[in-house]
Amino acid sequence: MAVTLKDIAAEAGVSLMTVSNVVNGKQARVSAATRERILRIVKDRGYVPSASARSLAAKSSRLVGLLVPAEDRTSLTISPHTVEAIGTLERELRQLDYHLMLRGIAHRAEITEALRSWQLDGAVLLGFNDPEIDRLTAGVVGDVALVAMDSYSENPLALGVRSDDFGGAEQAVSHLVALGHRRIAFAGPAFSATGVVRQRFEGYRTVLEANGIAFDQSLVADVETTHAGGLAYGRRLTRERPDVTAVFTTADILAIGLIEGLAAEGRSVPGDVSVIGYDDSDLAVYVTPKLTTVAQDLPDKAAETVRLIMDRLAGKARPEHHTTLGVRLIERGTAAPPARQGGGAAGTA
Amino acid sequence: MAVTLKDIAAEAGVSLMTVSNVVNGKQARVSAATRERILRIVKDRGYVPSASARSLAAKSSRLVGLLVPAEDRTSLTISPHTVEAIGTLERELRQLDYHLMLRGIAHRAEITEALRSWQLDGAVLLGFNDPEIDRLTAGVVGDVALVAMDSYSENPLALGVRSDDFGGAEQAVSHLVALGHRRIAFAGPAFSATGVVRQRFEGYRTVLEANGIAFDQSLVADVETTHAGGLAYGRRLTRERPDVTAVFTTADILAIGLIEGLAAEGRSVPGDVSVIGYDDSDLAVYVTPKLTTVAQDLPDKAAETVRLIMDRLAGKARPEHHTTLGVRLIERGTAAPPARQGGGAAGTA
DNA sequence: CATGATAGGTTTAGCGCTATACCTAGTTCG
DNA sequence: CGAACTAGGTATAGCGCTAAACCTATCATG
Repeated sequence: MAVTLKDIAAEAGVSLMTVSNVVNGKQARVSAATRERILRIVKDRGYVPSASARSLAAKSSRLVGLLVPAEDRTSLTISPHTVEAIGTLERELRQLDYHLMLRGIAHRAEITEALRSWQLDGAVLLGFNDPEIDRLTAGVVGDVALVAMDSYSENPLALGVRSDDFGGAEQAVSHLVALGHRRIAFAGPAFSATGVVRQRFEGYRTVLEANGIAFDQSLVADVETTHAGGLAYGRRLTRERPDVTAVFTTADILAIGLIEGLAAEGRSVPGDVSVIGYDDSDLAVYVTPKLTTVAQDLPDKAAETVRLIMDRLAGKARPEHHTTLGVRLIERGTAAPPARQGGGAAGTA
Repeated sequence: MAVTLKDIAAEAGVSLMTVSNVVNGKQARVSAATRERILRIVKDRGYVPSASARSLAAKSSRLVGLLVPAEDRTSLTISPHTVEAIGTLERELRQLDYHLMLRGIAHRAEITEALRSWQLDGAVLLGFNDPEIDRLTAGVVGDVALVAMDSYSENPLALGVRSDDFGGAEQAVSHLVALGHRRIAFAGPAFSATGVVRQRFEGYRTVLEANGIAFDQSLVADVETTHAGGLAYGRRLTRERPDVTAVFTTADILAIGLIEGLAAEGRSVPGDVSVIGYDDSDLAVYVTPKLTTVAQDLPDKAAETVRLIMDRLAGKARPEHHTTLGVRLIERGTAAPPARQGGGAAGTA
């Protein structure tokens, strides 16, 4: 068996608790000399505390769950661009000597089971939509720090970190309007009363109305967040609404599919139609022309998530249980003034 | 506090151990009636066993580490296409009631620390190169099941799952040769004596020689596995070796950059140059023309990884400590016969 | 001088679970 | 008819750690 606290205590000629205190850096009553001696032995013998024993004896497991949606028979659904967030999450936690447990959640019961079984100190909900979050967190009790990423749930049990989806849409659509576009479509997956896509839609609508452009429901398309979805939409749009000169989409991959669909119908981007994506994924710079898109700072989001968890664990109450992070439009090559008319207003001078 | 074994035992009027045996499904001496009764109560009270108490008392933690390279200050380096493997890994483990702990490894010592601290039953090394694996596993003792993905390390301590990199290269390059190409370049990151890229290189060379094409060292390029790397290489290749009619690359992203680099120099794919990628990432179908590439079955690889771990934990010795999975060429749009001649006549010398 | 206050520890009592040894009444068998 | 098995349990002793209460010299203070 591995070396334990007891071994160290015996070798140092002190009690167990003294070693425990030293190892855990408690500024308790231990003389500098004793501390030094113990630390030496700990290092020499390669002592590593047992996390399970710690979790059992103390309250804290120093473990945070990363809970993502999963089906029973299929694997986790992690969107590629959240990988960056996961990496940052892990690093931030590791630096605080916390650790990440990756767990797919297929059924409601699994979430409480995971929390209880491993005595998780905290959990991050990644990729669930709002109704799910409310349903899942309903049974959660105790003092676990729950943070939902990209949630607009108002369940006070779950803290939230999100980026400014409304503002992102505002920036994108304002840019299109400033370029002179008037017939601007919105393409994204069906949205519920709340949630990320809804926010972006509201941002879109708000900008239109602020600029005196009548909102046209027929310009709002329910498009799946996939390349294929965008492609099909591109063809459909060309046939059904050739008057549209710009499309604001809720995902880069959708935008890229859309561009291909438009191209298949003989329409070029941004010559005939301007397209703006969302997420600034790696993809955005691989296509030609490079995609104009809305970027969020994923590492920052992950760091804020960790901060929220730690504050909650430390008992620091935050006034708001949601944090909203800024977002910015990255102008690249897929948004330009409309072809025919300059649109009256500014344009790009 | 949550309900414990003791609570269940009290309510059922039996001893602790009887409940423990029932909960763990031991076919020990418990009457059917008692078993039923206990199971009822367990369900009613929503009892969830404490994983930490279990790990402490038993040998097994039912925890598997997913160890990935990390820098001190930057986040994990998870290549986007391995996300699919991670998802499958998690699901397979979850179905066996094992769980996944995600852990970045920046220093050698962290690996043993992680294993010891959490008493991991197993660990998957993802994204390390062979020398690293040998170095990292050097200090590992005990009966942990260590599986390295995509490793050609011969360290018997670490089991390995990999795909047939040599064969994948063979298929790709044979395809190019069959199309009539004679001047075929190899583009990939610098490789060590062992490892994935080395295997692909050997496959490339073997096919050339088998077809009477002299191996030309100047056709082997050290190119970083990035879009930018491929792009720069595309320009360089056009200027330095315009006679090359086909390139076999070790990554889709590199291939896509390469295609863009060639385009920038006025050369089209596959008209002027054929390009084959590797990995069949999502990207491959987003570009136009769609990328011809080599695909591996990631879910299968993950499942095999779990199988290796479980066999090792069950004490089942496998004859070989490496498993090699099949791979197949996906013919799409970037490989075609060379423009001028199919013949053996060297173009511009 | 009694009276604290401090520094520098130690002792005790678990956390929730499992392995192992042990017990007891009924059955089988030579 | 007593030994040897069973089936169906129970009792005990930890796993490695921590929280909390407790001890004991030593020093300063009014």
